[in-house]
Amino acid sequence: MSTDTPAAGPVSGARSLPHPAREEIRLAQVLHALADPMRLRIVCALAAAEGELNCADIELPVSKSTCTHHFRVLREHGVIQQFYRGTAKMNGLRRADLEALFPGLIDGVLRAAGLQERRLGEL
Amino acid sequence: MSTDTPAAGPVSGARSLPHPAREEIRLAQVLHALADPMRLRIVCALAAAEGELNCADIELPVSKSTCTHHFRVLREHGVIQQFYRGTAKMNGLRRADLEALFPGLIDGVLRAAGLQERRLGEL
DNA sequence: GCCGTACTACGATGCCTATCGTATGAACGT
DNA sequence: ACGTTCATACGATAGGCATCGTAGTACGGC
Repeated sequence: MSTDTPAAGPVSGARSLPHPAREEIRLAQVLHALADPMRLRIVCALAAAEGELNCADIELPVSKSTCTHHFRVLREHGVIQQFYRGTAKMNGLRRADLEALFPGLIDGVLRAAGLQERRLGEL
Repeated sequence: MSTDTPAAGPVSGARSLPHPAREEIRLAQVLHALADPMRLRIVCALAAAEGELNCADIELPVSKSTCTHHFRVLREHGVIQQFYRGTAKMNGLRRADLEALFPGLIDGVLRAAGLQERRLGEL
């Protein structure tokens, strides 16, 4: 069901996006990737979507270039996977990989983010 | 039994160290504080010690000034508490506060750090 | 009162990063 | 084939940060 072939298959044919392999992912880098309100928002949105999201589906109060930058940071640090589908770039959390490496971590962060958002009204 | 009075009582009398109140602690800042190998090591050591540790009790491959810097970042972001005892400065994890704000987060990070350390031989 | 110890403060440096605007490339629909 | 839409790349900028060395300050012991 085409769940994910992140590092292997160039889905659309031309543009390829480098992803770190599972063993390459480092805790400090994941935490660093998550330690930005904008990126935390992206990750929460992806988690809530439970699937793939278009880049433009996530509204952020920053410019497009900055948005691209944040998505790239998340991808290069192993938090999300990206692939092209036509002109759109789809994004998805790398839940399986993260769960295998750091069980419970992502859920903890997501829950913490939800709690704080409910507590403060914003992230 | 003098467990902790972090924000209130200057224990030793003269030097006071500013700590954020529990409500001031922000998830992104905590993650940022943890997103550094050196600081991650500090936090792991404090968690293992289950109590207070002298600054010098944690061996780090950096200079003393840098060490001070990392401890300050951890304190100002609400991850640890510090107070003076004589000439020594004691450090402790703010487990209760962090657990109240982000239940399970710290344990998840600590476990992830342990797993990665076991996997790679280092942090 | 003096000295040693422990940590801090300050200044410097070089790197990383979050942000932007503009120009470019890739795919889709007509 | 052409234009539109989506995202990228590149260059620039400003701020933050990890690191260091040196000088200074607070506390405890002699």
